[in-house]
Amino acid sequence: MDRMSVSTPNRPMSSRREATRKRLFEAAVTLISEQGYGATSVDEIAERAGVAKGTVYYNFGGKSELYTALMEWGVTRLADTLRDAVPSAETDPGRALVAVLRAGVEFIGEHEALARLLMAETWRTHQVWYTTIRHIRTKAIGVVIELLDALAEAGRLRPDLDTGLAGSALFGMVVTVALDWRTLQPDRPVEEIHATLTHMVDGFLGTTVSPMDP
Amino acid sequence: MDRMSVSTPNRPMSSRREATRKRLFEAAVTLISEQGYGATSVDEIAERAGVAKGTVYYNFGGKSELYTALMEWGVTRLADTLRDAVPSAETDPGRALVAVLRAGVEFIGEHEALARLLMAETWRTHQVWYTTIRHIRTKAIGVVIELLDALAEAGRLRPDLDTGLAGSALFGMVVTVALDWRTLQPDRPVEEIHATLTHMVDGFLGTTVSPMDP
Amino acid sequence: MDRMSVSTPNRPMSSRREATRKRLFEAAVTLISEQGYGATSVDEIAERAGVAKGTVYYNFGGKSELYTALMEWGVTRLADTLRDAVPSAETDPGRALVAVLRAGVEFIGEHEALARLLMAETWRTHQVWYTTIRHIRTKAIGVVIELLDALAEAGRLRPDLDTGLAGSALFGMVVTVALDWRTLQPDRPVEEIHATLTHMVDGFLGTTVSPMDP
Amino acid sequence: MDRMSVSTPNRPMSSRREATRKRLFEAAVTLISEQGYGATSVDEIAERAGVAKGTVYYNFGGKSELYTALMEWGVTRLADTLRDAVPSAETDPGRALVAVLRAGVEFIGEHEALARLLMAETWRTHQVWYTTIRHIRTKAIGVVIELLDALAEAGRLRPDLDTGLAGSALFGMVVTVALDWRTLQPDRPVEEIHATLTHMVDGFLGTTVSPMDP
DNA sequence: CATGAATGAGCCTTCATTCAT
DNA sequence: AATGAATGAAGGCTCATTCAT
Repeated sequence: MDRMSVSTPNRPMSSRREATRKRLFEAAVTLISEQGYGATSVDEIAERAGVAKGTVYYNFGGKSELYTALMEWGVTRLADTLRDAVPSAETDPGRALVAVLRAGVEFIGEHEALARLLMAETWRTHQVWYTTIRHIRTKAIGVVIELLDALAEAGRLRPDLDTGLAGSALFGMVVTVALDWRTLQPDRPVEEIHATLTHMVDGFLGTTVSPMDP
Repeated sequence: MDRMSVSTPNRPMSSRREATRKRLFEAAVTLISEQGYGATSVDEIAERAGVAKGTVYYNFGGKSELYTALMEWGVTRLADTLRDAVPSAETDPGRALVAVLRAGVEFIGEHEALARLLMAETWRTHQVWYTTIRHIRTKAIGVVIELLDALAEAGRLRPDLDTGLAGSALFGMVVTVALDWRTLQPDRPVEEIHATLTHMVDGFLGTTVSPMDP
Repeated sequence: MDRMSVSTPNRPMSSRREATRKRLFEAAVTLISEQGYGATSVDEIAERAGVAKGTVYYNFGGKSELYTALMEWGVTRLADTLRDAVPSAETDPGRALVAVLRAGVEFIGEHEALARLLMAETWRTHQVWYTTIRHIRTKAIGVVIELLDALAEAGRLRPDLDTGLAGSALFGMVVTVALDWRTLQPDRPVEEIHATLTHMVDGFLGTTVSPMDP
Repeated sequence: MDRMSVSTPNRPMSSRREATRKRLFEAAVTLISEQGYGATSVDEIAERAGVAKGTVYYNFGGKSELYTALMEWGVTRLADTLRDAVPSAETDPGRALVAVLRAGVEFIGEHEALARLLMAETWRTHQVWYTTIRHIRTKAIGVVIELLDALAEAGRLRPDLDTGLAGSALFGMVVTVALDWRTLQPDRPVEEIHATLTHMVDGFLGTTVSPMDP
């Protein structure tokens, strides 16, 4: 794919090249999240990035490779966000769960285009990126499921709850609410969104762990 | 859109023609839900439907009109499902809500392709079908919000809950869980999916309304 | 390749379509024989044939398929020519050989573009058409080799002669002379070319079989 | 063409540079003979030569200039071969002709890629290298024609033979047989190829001059 | 002397659409 | 009511060439 990696595998990428790639990433996320992959042309992406069309091919090898690289770039950001969501001092899985959900909302607020793009492609099982996207999703939901399992072990959840499905449910809830927020009421403060989600999870957790309580 | 309706408005559609349209609908939902609108060609749709390409244009006028007709066809089905979800004898909004969520899961189980297609297009704000899709979504979420409002009025929800956001959350939860079920564990009985969702909503509703309880 | 063959395999090709294909063939042979495959664009071919570019793809599926079809179209013509070269009354293999060589010269005179095109591609072993071209060549040389074998059996050739190599030699001789004739002295009558070739073969055949002798 | 020769005409080419040029020549002949000029990219040539793409431009100025230089490099080798083919002591034109044909076969055996490349381009009259190639061909055939003229003057050929056409015929015969040998039976010793050609020419020369005879 | 990142013209190909039959 | 041959605009991709380093 990447020519440089073939001919001189271990040379670090030149800073000029790295800057070009970043500009292309930023142009691509926005356009694709708005219009979709198929409706976004390479011409458009290159123009918005301020480079020639050939540069896309020089740097990524093709449109679909750019898209794949984009998603990997995105997953790195998501992983970073989730990793830092739970304070290392936090030992209560309930509080940790609330912190993770909050981090999810904030991630979507900050990387809205990326989130839209991932969600839009999530349900097409026959796309070439299906595996990549499923991987990202699994990783994110996995963090939630682990916390649910910890809660279950602590006897704080109904013992017959399917934590896999529940994780998927919480994930869907957070993403949907967050994107609806960005779409319909982008001016509302993130606190209000987070408070609503916490309310809903509170009941489910059987006990009040809301960070809004004193 | 429909040429015949222009030239001979009151003649009923011939059964031959109606059969052709139905075959095209079925071919289109499947292909588009799998590959996306942009990646599905009129050629493909016509071939799968077993008709010539020109027939698509004769019957619908174009690719995007076929897609629009498809979504309208889908929304009719969704409306029917939701309308029939709550037994007319049911007066408790909690039980009604659970019934609606169950209907949602079952709808997705039965019209998986349609659901995928709608979800995939939901988050692209710059598409020409954005309005149509938003309308469908608003309608479906509206049913949920109404019940949440009824619950709030009955004092069964925290008074400060934003029922609009909560409706969106429940919608996202149901759709995500249901599609994950179809994607990853299609053989599980719908009962298990429904039970999990009910568990999660139970706590939120503050009282047990699960249909599984005696 | 051919869409029609997929959907309705046994329907005869429409005469309109057949006419279009023929025009494309004629445009393509000329242009490719002059400029080469790589230097001839589909645009050029379509324009010379007086059709739209898409028509090439509708009829052949692609540039390389057009080229392959072209060569098969050509080989049919060559086969016809060689089949009719030897009068059915002719029983002497020497006279038959001379008749075949003459037919070869005449074929090249009449289908010069096709001959150039085949010769130019003959020596590139890594092309996708290598097999097709080799097949054509083998077929043509095969006719010569059979006659040489008959002559050998009749004791009219040195017994240690490798008729395979000799066939290749005669083939190369005829093609080279004929194309040089078309290139450098196109106004010379075909008789003079044929006479020269016959002179050269006469000696080799060990006996005079020239058709110019009484 | 050569930048250095413009700026510092009399400085000998550095050995580093000369080595680079040679590697590029060798990469180019092979690739172009296999795939053709149009299907061989500068990238490919540079990669096979183990240099960066820019180096091709630094050394030759462009792709077509590299190709031209390649052919000139080839013609030098062919000229050398033919010049040395006839022992200076040889005065019999028949024996000299056989020696020249043998030299041709050996040249092709040793410079197969170059020979393929020249042959493939020989018949496209509209290429920019047409003149260069015709020149090489004329030079090679000229050697043969001169010997044929000598034989004719000595009364050893039919007086009405067109030695120009006959030279072309012998040239085509040798090249075709030699390349078929390399393509289909590369393991056969060159002697067998040469013997067959000599047999064929013997009859034509009217007298036995085969080098295999004692 | 050599490099490799960037360029953009030109190409092959796809595909929604038209229309004569 | 349906067909399929033809179209041409649009898009992805290749590649010879340039140039700053």
